[in-house]
Amino acid sequence: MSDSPSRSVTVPQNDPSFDDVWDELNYRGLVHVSTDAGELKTLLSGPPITFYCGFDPTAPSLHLGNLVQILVMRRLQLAGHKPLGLVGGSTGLIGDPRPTAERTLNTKETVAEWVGYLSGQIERFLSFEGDNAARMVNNLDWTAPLSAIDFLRDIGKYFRVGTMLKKDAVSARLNSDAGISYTEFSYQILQGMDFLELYRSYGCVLQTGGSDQWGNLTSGTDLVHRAEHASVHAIGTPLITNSDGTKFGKSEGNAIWLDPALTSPYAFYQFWLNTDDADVIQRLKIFTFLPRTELERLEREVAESPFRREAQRTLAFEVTALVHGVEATEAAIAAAGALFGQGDLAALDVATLTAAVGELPSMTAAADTPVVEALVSTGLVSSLSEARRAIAQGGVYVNNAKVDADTALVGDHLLPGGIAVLRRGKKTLAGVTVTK
RNA sequence: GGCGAGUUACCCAAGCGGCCAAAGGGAUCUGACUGUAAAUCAGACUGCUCAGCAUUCGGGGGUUCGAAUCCCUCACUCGCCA
Repeated sequence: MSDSPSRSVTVPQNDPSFDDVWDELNYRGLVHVSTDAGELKTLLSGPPITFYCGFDPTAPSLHLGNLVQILVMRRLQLAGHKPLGLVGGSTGLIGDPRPTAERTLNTKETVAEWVGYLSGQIERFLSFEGDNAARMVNNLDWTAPLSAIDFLRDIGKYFRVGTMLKKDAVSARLNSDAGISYTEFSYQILQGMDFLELYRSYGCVLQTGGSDQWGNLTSGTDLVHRAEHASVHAIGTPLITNSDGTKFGKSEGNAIWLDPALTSPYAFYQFWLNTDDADVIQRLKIFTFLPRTELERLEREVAESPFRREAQRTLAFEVTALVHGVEATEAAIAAAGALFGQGDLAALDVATLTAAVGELPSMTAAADTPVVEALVSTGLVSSLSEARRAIAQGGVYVNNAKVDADTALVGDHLLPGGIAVLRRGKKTLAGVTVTK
């Protein structure tokens, strides 16, 4: 059971020890490519500018990759600049070219629904008050009214096919078996149009985004340059990778979502807590607002006392609290303390236990349900065979007691409240509530 | 258009009539050790009514007691020559 004292998340603020936000972004490793660095530094250390970052609705929720972008926006806003949060109501209908294969188009209704979800998520991280209040925009608002003829005459004229073909996203697909549809080929024009539109309507002069979007970012700066003879900028953040070469932001193959209904605060917290020593400082720089002095202190901690995992605990707390709030984070920590390990689950009171299990994937089942079936139903394993195998290998526990026969039933040993806590391996948990 | 090579489990890759549910490596999962880390070592890794059975080796058809392995055909990929 956790008795960790209530603490507060670090208030989002930029570190005043940096000359300006540009230096801080660089210190945090958030600038991978950009337009002219000197000009950007001048621009960002001067009077407030308006900038934007776009998010395409390709799923019902944003994920950790998007969180990087949101936090860059927040840092820029904290430096006094005005954010435009763009959701791709139209670009989401087209889909930017992935290197492997053509995207499956989602229906207009689905995309519109997702636009709503994403907007809500982005809004939570920005301030909509004060002189540099953020504003949400949807590119469907200016593309929907545009006729195909106007599009080709007014926008298409500025684009050279040769340039478009040279973009990595396009050439990769042209060189692949998949080829590319005219639809996806046109994507960069749509995104370029956004920048032009926002430049004209709001004086927006900077777009931020992932470096994998660099081709699309420059397509916007080029268009504004041609159409308005104005110089505007772009910053591409690095692709975040794990030091062991695996993809960042996945847990057992599943994306980590910001929506608590898709990734529970418990799972979210656990994801960060399990960060490799080699990666944890980089993650703290990118995903938290801890000042440089604190980051340097934690770096020494990792080097000198890695077993204390202070950097991981700090990272997990900070990011979970930022996304899900301090209360949910405390609950996730308490749940981990209650469920994780050595403690006697039977000693917990029903309220704590119920709350802890609530953080886990869970199900209700009859008392005579075989444990192997419950393992499958809760998603801890993907087949009965795998469940039996896991038991044979000694990797399955019910209420922290090892299951030694695949004939075991969930009702064999219940905790107060008719609860059984299933565990696979060291840290994959699920709850089962037995129906009376 | 002609000739040749190839398509094997999540990925790479052996196999070339029975001993093949299919070598090896990677990824992944479990166990040990640990710090809910990494590295290392061990085991597992198609499914099921699990000491047995069913279904897999690009698709379809055939030969055979028996095929991933032989034949026909279709599709796709890759070389070389037009």
